[in-house]
Formats: sequence, structure tokens, C-alpha cells
Amino acid sequence: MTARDPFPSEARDDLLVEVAVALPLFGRYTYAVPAALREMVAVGRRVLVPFGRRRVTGYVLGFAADAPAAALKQIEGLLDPDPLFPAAMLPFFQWISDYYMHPLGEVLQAALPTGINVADQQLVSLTDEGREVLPEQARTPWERAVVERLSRGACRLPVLQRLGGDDFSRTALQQWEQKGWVTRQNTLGGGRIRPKTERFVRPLTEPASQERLSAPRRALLAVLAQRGAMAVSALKAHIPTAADLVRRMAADGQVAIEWRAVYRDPLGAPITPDNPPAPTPEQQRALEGMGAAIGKGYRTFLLVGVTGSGKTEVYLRLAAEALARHTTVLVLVPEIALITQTERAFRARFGRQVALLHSGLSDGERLDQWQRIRNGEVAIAIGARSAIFAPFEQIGLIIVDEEHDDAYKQEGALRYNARDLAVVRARQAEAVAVLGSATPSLQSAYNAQIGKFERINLFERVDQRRMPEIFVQDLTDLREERGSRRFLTAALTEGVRHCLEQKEQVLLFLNRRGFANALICAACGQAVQCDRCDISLTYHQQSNAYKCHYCGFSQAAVARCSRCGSNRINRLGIGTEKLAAWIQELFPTARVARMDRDTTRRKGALVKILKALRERRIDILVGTQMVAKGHDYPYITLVGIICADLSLSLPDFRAGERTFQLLAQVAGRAGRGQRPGRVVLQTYNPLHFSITAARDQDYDAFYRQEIQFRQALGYPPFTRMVQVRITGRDQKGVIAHARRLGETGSALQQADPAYGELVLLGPIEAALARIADHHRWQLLIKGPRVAALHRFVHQLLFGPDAPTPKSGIRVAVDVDPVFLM
DNA sequence: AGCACGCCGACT
DNA sequence: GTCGGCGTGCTC
Repeated sequence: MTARDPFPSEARDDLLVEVAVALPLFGRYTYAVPAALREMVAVGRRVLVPFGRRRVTGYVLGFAADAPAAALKQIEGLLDPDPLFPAAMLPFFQWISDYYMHPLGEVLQAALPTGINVADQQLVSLTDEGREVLPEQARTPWERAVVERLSRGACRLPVLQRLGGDDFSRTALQQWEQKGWVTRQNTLGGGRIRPKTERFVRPLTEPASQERLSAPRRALLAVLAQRGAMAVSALKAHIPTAADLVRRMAADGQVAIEWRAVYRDPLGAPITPDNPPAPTPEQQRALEGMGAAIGKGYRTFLLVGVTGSGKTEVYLRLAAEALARHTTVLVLVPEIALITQTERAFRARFGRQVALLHSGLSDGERLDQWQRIRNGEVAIAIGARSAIFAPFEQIGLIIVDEEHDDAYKQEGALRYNARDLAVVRARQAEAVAVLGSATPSLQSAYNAQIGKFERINLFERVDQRRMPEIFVQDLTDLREERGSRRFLTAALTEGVRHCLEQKEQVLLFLNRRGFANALICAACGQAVQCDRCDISLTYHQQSNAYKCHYCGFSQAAVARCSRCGSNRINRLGIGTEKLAAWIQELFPTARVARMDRDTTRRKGALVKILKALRERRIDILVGTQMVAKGHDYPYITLVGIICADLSLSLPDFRAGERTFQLLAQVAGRAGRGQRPGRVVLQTYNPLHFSITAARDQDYDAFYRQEIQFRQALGYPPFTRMVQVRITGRDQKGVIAHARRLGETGSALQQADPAYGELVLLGPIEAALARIADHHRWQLLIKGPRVAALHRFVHQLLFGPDAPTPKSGIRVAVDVDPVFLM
């Protein structure tokens, strides 16, 4: 890319731009800019370009010095009235493209608001001749379905394809076209999300000439004189017949109608402004160090604050500091379905200066929040991982709350980690990054240890609230027990009873939903498994169904054993549904509620549960890890962790880290109000350091142990990893391609001594070998240095010797994977 | 991704 | 002998 003067005088007649298209292509394409667009084209602009025999969305990367050999085409148009992001963000997107080995055009598409891109789609319609002939010519069922649909009007090709199912043949359709029965034409599709505009009325008539007007017209002008130009919809509140009246008055030249952009408002109920509490001396020290750094170049701080130490207040004051220095602030929070405490706190302190970018927004609302940021109407944006792309200029501060949370890792097509990108963006913008957590990720704590980050501690709880007392209960002795006695120890049930007597609330945490997750044939011992995944099904009592938690498959719970045909299936194991039933049986008068994905799927359901908790209409809350995130429970004084080991035994080197974080976070839910909290932590591994460290709320003890284990086994943060996953319906094809990649990798490694330090693991079948009928194999590559590792993987997948996957086989790269199963 | 071109098996 | 499958290659 050659960035230069947008209007180079010597090249006025052949201005060339380099463009990335929103397709899975790594190339850059050169286009000529027609004279009419010359003034408007700029780096970062979204453009419509001809590409092959259709038109697609592209992004201007820069100006080109000379044309390539290939014939040039012209840009067809600009897609936005104003640039969607500052050109200064382009190096950030380029960095993401390089680091995560993902095409730049797709990075941009993923970063910008969804639903705005356009591309040509083929629109198929019947000709007059086809209308007569085809109904008789259509033989097969799919042909009949397609012709029936076409007889009702033109239709997009992908819609027809879906209608025709697997039998659909494009060649057959081409034939119909040759015979003159159907025609195809390109039409621009997509772009369904646009800025919202409303009709506004502006008065034109001078006051003196109003006397001749009718009473309603005079009334309307009076409202406008008082309020200024108004949306027609708002005017209706004053004058019910406004819509019609305005139209007639506009025709008579008394008012002008104009379309103006308006913002869809996602903020919902207003939040009352807070009274900033005075910072504690400890908070003050933390603020002085970090606040003074804002505006003076790049730095990253790791803010380690125990629960209740007032991290949020530190964030708020830092944000105020950044605003005072005329810089903008980006706040990332873990993705949860609901507004978080952090979000609420920022809105209470900064009001309408805050833009929201969480997942609860519609695509339209999200676009509007984006535009508010882009237009400089807000100085703070707060949101989940994709908010890292917020189009701010002059960023002074990026805060990542609960930085250890796995939710910052985006899975799917472009796999990025928003926490890592926060540091990258801060570095590029010469800003300050603050990563906050009570239980930092090993990676971040290590970065602080080696001096890449600066660690700041908050050890004191505000108001001198005591940390909860944690009792570890060994479950091993109960192994022989059956049913509820196996999981509900005397210590826990006594604690619950005591709480209920005191009219206090109880939280019971079990990291598994459903009723029973081990469905074993009573006759032959065979486990009931999903047909489409290699995963045991879980019984759900409420829906009386066996469900797969990986692909969503569900079948009525009357199935017979697939091996011996017996219909006696034992329902072993435990999930939140069964736990809630047991507890209700044990405490018949208690009001028990359950909070997991099953009970909060419906919109508003989670709010209802939280509201009932706050109003003390719930005595015992049973929940999965959902309860550990982002909510305050002021009346809960007892937390019961039913089985702390569920996440400990997963085949993933981060299992210990995740378990520690989860337990420490759940335990932190106890006693956040006035009363001190108690935690009963039940486990089969009372001596495991993840458990003992969580019991002692001792992060550093956990870190010291875990970091040794990582070093000894060569895991991150001492190495970097890239996972290559091969998936497809055809098992043989998946295995074959995985092996070819493995062989290519070995050959590459032998050929270049620089790759000697890399470790290739696999190819092997993934721990979850099949999900939704897709077989999964993987290759894991480890190395101490990121440059060599990435160069190797790039060569393996995109180099000259890279094997090309057969159709139906997909290869996905996951740089710095978080979930290894 | 989407679309066209080009080479091998089952039908008129 | 064609029709029609989908492997391969390209898009400024």
C-alpha cells in the first residue's frame, strides 16, 4: 500500500486505489476511480466494486502508484455518506489479519456493524414462455417446488437452492435459461441494516401571514414555533391528525418536510446519576499511578483487586481522567445477555456520554451506537468483545474488566481475543490499557511478572467487609451413597436450614445443567449418546427429553437402548434441574429458583429472576456458572459449591486455571451485602491446589503452583500455540487431509532449522470427535517464539506446498486457542 | 464465497 | 454418442 496525497496532480486522470473485498481472499485488488468519485474516495471508505461477474463490498486500503498487468475496473460507488471508521484504524485491522491469518476484507466485515454489506445476488424469474412450458416440464419434486415458487414471482438463487434441497442442480437451471424459460439478473442484495431516518417538519410561514390559516394549521405552527423542527411522529402527540395536516401544509409551502437521521435508543430505563464515593487511600494510590500515565504513551496495567475492593470505582475515575485530557475511553466487559454492573455504573456516572455495544442490541441499534461513536457524540463506549473495534479517534484509555474471562475469545470464522487486541490497540494508539480481575489469567499475571505489564494491587475491601469464610467438604466418603445423599453433605444442608431460618438467601452452584447427564442402559451398560455427536445425552425432566448440549439435538425420553433394545435407562449423574428438585424435596416450603441456560433462554427471564432475588421472593437459587458473572446478590449469605471438580478433569491444560477462577468468583458472591458470607465447597479433591487456593482466596499461591506446571510441560505462557482444526462430514476425507497436513508440517520442519524449536502434536482426533455430524481432527503446534511459529503455520496452510482440502473439508486456524477440545 | 470451465460415468 | 456430475482455478 502506498499512502499518498489523495489528489496527486500528476495522476489526476488515473487515480488508482487498492481494495480488499469482503470475501475469503487474501489478495488486494487495484481499481480506477472515476472522476465523479475522486473527491470522496479516501482510505477506509467502503465501496462497491465489480468483482468477477458480480459486484461486492470492498474497502479502500490505500492509493496505488501504478496499475497491475490485469485489466483495470472502476469503482462503482461509495457505500456510506461518511467514512465508517477512522483511516488510522487500518493498521490495527491489518495487524489482526496478519496475526490471526485471516483475510483483511473479512476482518473488516467482522469488525464493522453487521448487516450493512452489499453484494450482487442472482435474481431468477420465469419468462412468459417458461410460465407456460415449465409447469409440465418439471419432473422431479425439487423442480416442481422451484417452478411453483417462481410462478409466484422472482426469487433469489440461494432461496431456490434451499427450496430444492440436496437435489438442486444449477446446471439444470442454466439449461432452462438457455431454452429461454427463465432469466437471471444481478441485483444488489444485503445492506438490510441502514441508519434510521424520520420525517421532520420545519415551519416556513412568517408569523404575520398566519392569520388566514385554519385553526389546526395555526395550532401546528404554534407547536413548531415553540419546539423548533420536530419529527412528524412526535408531533402526533400534540396534534393527532399531524401526518395528514403536514402533507397538505407542505404542498401549500407553509412547512418543509425533510428526512433526518435519528438514533434507535437501546438504553431503556434511565439510570439515576450516582454520588461518587471518595476513593480509599489504596484506590487513590492506584489512581495516581495509572491516571498520570494517560496521554503519555503506551502502557498496560494489570489491576488485581479482590472482590469488593472497588475496581469499578477505579475504572470510573480513570475514565474521568481520560475525558479530562480530551481522549476517549473504551471499556470491555465479558459477554452476558444482560447489562452488567460495570455498564450500569458507567451510565450512572457519565450518562449520555456513553455508547453501548452489547449483544442485546438489534443490528440497527448497534449501527446507531457505532455512528454516535463515529460522529464524536460520545466519548465512552462500553461493550462485549466486539466493542474493541469501536471507531474512536484519540483513544486514551482501554479498560478490560474481568480480563481472565473466556468470553473475550471469539470463536467462529475470525478467532480473536479481545483482551489481547485491547493491548495491541492501546500500543498502536499510544494509550493506556488497564486489565482488571480478582483472578487474572496466567498469561496476564506472567506478563506482569516479566515486566511487560505493570501490576497494581487492591487488597482491601471497601467498608472493611470481611472475605467470606470457606469450608471445604470432602465428598469422597459419600461415594457409596445414593441419590441426594451423595451430594448434599450435612454441613451444606445444615447451612441451608440455618439461612432459611434467618430469612437469608442461599446460592447453590453446579456447573452442569439438565437433570441427569449419565444415561446408562440398565440391561447392558451402554450409554445413551447423540446420533450426530460423540457425546452423552443429558436428560431434561421439564421437557422429558434427552438433549445434546453440543448440537442442540433433542429426542423424547422414551428411547430404547441402541445396543440391546432395553427400555430401562438409568438416569445417573446430576445437573441443576435434579439439584433443584432435591432441594425442594428437602425444604418443601422454601422458594427455589433455577438460573441456567434453560431457564433464561426467553427474553426477560433473567431479569425476572434477578428482580425476584432482589425483592427476596426467592430463598434458594440453583445455578450454573451463569450465576458467577456480573451480578450482585446483596442478600445471599451462603454459597454452596456442589461439586467443584466438574471442570477440573477436562482434557485441557487450562482446566486448573478455569476451576480456580470459577470457584474464586462464585465464592465471591457470598456476603456482598452487610452480612459476612459463608461458602461450603464440596469436592473429591480437597488437596488439589486449585481448590485449596480458591479456599484461601489466594491468587498468588495458585499462580506460583500453576506457573511451574506450565513451565515444566511447555505450555503457555512459556510457549505459544496454534491449533489447526480439520472438520467435515466425510470422516475419511477429514482424516486424510489431517494426515497430509501433518506430513507437510513434518517436511517443512525438516527442511528449515528455524523450525527445530517447534513441537507438532498430532494430527489426532479432537477430544470432541464429532459435533453435529461433523468429524473433527486437529493439529496443535507449539513454539517458544511467536514469529517462527506463525511463519510455519502460514507456510503450512498457505505456502506453495500447502495441501488443498477436498470440497466439504474445512480447515480452521485458531491462533492462541483457549478451548482445546 | 461464487461462478465458469473442463474432464469422466450413466442414460437416450 | 450426449447429459450432467463436481474438481480446479480465478476474481483488479
